[in-house]
Amino acid sequence: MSERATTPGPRADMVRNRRLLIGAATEAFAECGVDVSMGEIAQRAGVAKGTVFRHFASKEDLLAAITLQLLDQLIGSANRLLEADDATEALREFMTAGVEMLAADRAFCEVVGRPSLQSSEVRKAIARLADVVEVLTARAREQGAIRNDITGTDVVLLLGGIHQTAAPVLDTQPQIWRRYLELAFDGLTTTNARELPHRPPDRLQLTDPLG
Amino acid sequence: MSERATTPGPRADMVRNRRLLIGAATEAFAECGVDVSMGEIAQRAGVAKGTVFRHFASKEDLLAAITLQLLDQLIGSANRLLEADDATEALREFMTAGVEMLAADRAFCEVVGRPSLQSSEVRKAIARLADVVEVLTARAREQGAIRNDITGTDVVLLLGGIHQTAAPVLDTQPQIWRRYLELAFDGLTTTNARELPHRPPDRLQLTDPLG
Amino acid sequence: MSERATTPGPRADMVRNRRLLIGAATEAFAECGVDVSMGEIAQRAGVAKGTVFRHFASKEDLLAAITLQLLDQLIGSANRLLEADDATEALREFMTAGVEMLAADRAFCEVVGRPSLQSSEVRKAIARLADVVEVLTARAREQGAIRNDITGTDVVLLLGGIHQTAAPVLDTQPQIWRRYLELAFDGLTTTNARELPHRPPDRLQLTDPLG
Amino acid sequence: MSERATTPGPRADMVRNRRLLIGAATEAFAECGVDVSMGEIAQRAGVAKGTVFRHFASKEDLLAAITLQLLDQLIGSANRLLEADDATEALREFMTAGVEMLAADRAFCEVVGRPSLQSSEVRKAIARLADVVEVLTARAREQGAIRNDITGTDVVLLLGGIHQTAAPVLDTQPQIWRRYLELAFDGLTTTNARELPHRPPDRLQLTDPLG
DNA sequence: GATGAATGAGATTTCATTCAT
DNA sequence: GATGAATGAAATCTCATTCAT
Repeated sequence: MSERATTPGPRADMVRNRRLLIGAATEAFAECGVDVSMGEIAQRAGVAKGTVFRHFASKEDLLAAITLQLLDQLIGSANRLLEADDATEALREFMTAGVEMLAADRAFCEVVGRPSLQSSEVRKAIARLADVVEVLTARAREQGAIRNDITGTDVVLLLGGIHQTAAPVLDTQPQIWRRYLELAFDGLTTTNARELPHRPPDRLQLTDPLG
Repeated sequence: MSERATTPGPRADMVRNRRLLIGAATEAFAECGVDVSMGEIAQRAGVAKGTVFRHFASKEDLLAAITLQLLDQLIGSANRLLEADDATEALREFMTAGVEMLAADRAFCEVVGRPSLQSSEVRKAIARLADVVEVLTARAREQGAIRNDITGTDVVLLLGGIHQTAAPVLDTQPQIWRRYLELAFDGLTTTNARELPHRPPDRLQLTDPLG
Repeated sequence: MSERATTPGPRADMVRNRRLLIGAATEAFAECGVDVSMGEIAQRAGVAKGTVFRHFASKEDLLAAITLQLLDQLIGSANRLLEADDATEALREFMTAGVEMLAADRAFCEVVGRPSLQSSEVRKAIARLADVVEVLTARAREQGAIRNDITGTDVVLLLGGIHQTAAPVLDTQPQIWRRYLELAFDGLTTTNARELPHRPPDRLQLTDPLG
Repeated sequence: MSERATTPGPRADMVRNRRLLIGAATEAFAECGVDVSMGEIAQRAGVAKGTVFRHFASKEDLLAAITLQLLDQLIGSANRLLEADDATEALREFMTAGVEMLAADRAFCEVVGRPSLQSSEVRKAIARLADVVEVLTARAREQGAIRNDITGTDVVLLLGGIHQTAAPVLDTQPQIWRRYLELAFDGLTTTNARELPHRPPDRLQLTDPLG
């Protein structure tokens, strides 16, 4: 009884369409990158183009929503790993999850790697991600497992770099990112090396102060 | 004597325009990426749209020409460094040159990172690059300076990865790629580490056997 | 009853635009030939250029649709005349209808006369036309009214020829094709003449076996 | 000696180029029709595009020149046949020559069949052709070989019509125009037929009084 | 006089977005 | 709220013609 009273209209369809739409957009952006057309997304969702624009005012908005969803997954993953005993292994697991996500999603890479594609929401989420990764990294640092001068932002940036290293051969060697993740990890854990030549990166959302 | 006096045709303008055009295209692709329009390039060069198409029959051709020019610079750089005494330092210098070039050029990254944008000429040039880098890498390996299981193709792929690591903050910290280059280099030189978890990448031109 | 009341969608406008578009295209192709631009057609229909492409995916498609419509009219005409008592008079009527249609339509002539402009649909329709005209012709032949060695394909080809004879003066003497139709008909009915010097034409769709 | 005195400049090249150009244009128009590009013609002639425009101020002019040349051949042919004893056979030979020329030349057909492509020069030449064919026809008529109501203009128009009848199958049956020439000729010589239904065509140049 | 580079109008086509139904 | 037709800006590319060399 009480349920019906609070939701008067035919909201069910809308909720369902939104779900379909997000699923289709997630897939389409992942496969085709940010240049996939709104028409293609509508078609994959089995709805009309107008419906896409009712749910997301512009392509930019839709892309932001999808990207945020992925970033939130990554943030959740990092948060869960904060509880782990072995901080170094936790960091490796986080990076594995992150690169794996990038490897499977063309648009996500494009957005994360190009500030001009980032809405302010996305930038905020990236900052949140950087914050939690900062903690994850600090714990590993404190265990003496990684270099002193590595920050959480370094780690976040490395996700994109490791993915990109593998990207040109992803079609023929889809798992090769694991090789470059290990290589990068070896760089991170080279604790007796001399200090790195450039100060750590600024916090990520500062990249473009307009948003 | 008399031969030099009679420069034959009205080539002066064309040469000048071609130079302007290549300059404009190099800049425009570098700043805006491969999606910049031919009209924008024409405008930057100060010529009419038709002139662009007289010099380069299609956008694809123009992009290939610009990309080849950059790849040739890189190949030249690698060839020169083959003469160096310290192979490890030579490798580091080559990687520095490569990442620096990528850092300055959005389209170059896009082309190098996406096989579908590569003409057969470009693929051949990438293969040539991989070949000479293979030698450069072998020499460093023989000096015992880098891991046994690192190939030249790994090194070429790493250029894109290092660049990408820095790309999101390039606007505010344009030199930060040096940090990630060092980090990657430390990974390469971790000679006492366990073997990397995935076999080395295939030679690069094999990505798409059509070219 | 109630079913008829609920016309489902906003189809009214589309149907109207499609009609306008087909009308405009029919006219424009008829007046200007196949080289008329899609922009001109859009303008004549009073719609935007994009609308033309929503209804017909390419210029080729639009031209095919218009041509098919005319061919279907002709095929219908021929089919109806199969019922006539006087086969010779039926043949004359069919030819009258055919030449009249051509006389009014530049693009139709160009398409019918140039295999490279014919889509496979159009070629099939021409073949269907040739088939029914074959029957029409056979009946007239059996009545002893026309030469023994005249086929339906001859008759179809003659439509274009008769039209072309009149075309150069069509502007000033729009009905003169009737003169040349009669003249050709007299050629067809010259039953005591010697045999024609070249074997009959092949069936029409065989011109380009790709379709 | 005397030769050199009257032609001072380097006229030889120009004359040669003009000849090359006319040859190339004749071929190109014949094979490709009026839509062939000026660049293609220049290339076939082995000269630069600018040279084409020095000799012929516009594409229209070049097309007119080539068309006139062909019309003059036809006029010459008709004039020679005025001398023949058998006027009917002469008429048949003239028509054979005319249709053969059309069969070999796409642009010629297009120009002859479309008044809008005819310069005033071309229209005048067509009128001259009609005049001499008028005589040729009159002689055959006087021999009682062809219908009373056939004029020279009818005959000229028929050339295009006969050609067009065969055009759609010209690729696979290149000689089939002979069939339709014979058929048309049988129409012309059906002397006991009733009068044709439309008055004869006006003299040809009157089609478009603007030129 | 010949050259061929430059021009720029115009053609086809795509696609994010708006809006009538 | 959903639909999908309409819009129109923008992109690539072609070609007759002009003009500097």
